[in-house]
Amino acid sequence: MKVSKETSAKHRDQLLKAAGRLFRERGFDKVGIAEIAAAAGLTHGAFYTHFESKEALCAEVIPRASRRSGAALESMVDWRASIEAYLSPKHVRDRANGCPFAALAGDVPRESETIKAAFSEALQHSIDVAAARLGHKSEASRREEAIQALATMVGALVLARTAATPQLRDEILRAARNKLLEAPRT
Amino acid sequence: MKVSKETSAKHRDQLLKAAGRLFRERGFDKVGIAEIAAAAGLTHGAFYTHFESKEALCAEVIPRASRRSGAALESMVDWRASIEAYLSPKHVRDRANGCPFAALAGDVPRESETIKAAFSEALQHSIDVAAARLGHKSEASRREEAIQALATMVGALVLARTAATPQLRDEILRAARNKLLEAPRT
DNA sequence: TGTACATCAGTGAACGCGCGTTCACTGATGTAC
DNA sequence: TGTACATCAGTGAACGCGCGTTCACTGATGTAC
Repeated sequence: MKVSKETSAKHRDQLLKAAGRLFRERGFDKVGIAEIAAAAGLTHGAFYTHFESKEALCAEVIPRASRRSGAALESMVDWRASIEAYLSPKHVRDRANGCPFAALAGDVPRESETIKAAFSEALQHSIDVAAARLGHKSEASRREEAIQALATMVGALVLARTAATPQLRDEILRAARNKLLEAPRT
Repeated sequence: MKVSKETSAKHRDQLLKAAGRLFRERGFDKVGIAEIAAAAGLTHGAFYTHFESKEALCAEVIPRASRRSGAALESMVDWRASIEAYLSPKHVRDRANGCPFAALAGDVPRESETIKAAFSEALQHSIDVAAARLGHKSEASRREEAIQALATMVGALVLARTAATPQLRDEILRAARNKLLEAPRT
């Protein structure tokens, strides 16, 4: 049955939120429309009143998840605290609410150009945000350092998630933390 | 019809080879048994005389692809040449024949424990190999440096593959190369 | 070496299943009067 | 403000499709004599 405009808007938001979590946890392909709709308290049919297709949903989920998780890191007091939160066993385990770049980067090249574009834009934005926190040197070298840090963080998190034992997982996280924190920053 | 033992062994090897390429290119889920069999010159039914299931194939593909691509990097004359080959636009494009860690790390945590174990073992082996090339300092610090380099390389390659433009792709690759080559090594 | 037969790698039709998407229908919303 | 009606968010059955897997069958291989 029909539902008020506010309720409908809330449903749309719940679909995006549920998709954001589920896609990060299991990837675009291993999560169905029915499961996303159910997680938002709807049936699969209702999905199509909010999104044209699954692909359209994916393209909307990426910037949203990126903004949210970027904001979480920005809220950290300093650079060191951000690194330590990012490279923590908790973040390794909590893929559903963690960094969308680490969670989805492997899948994105296989998806459509629309999704690739959405992801790239979100990545550009995160690089800018990270660079802004490196308040020193030239613009160009800040950007380069931001990319270097991001690459090491994403690489370490992605590899740590593949580790079959906590020992290997923690060894990877520790190595990356040591690398990123060896030269103190702002 | 039946086929000689050598032919059968060759077919099995062709299945592994085709799966190695296709899985790296598109991931475990987006490649079907029929496609792998066809790439090996067989029909899908023959697949099951060589492997118990798709999962069993995945578990065998990982160490094989890892050994092959590890050997390719080891054959490089020096550390610098390996880094430059790894962080090249060619490697970004050639996912099918490139590093299996960068190609599959994002998928592995979603798969079975068997696959995770196979991947972890291959990763441990590659860390050992990379550490051995760092002929300096203690065993522990060699391992740590190997992990740091691997994390940065995998992270940069994975992110570069998501880039929607060659500009962003090359910027990521360049940043990682600069980081890894700034302190000269063996 | 030659022959008869058991073996078994490979074929292709068929299966059950889950998925993305469509659509006729329902009934609460919200607007026109 | 009250009423009548058009709108449209949500439901659930149904679709077409591709996938992993099974299986009866085929015919070359390779072994026993």
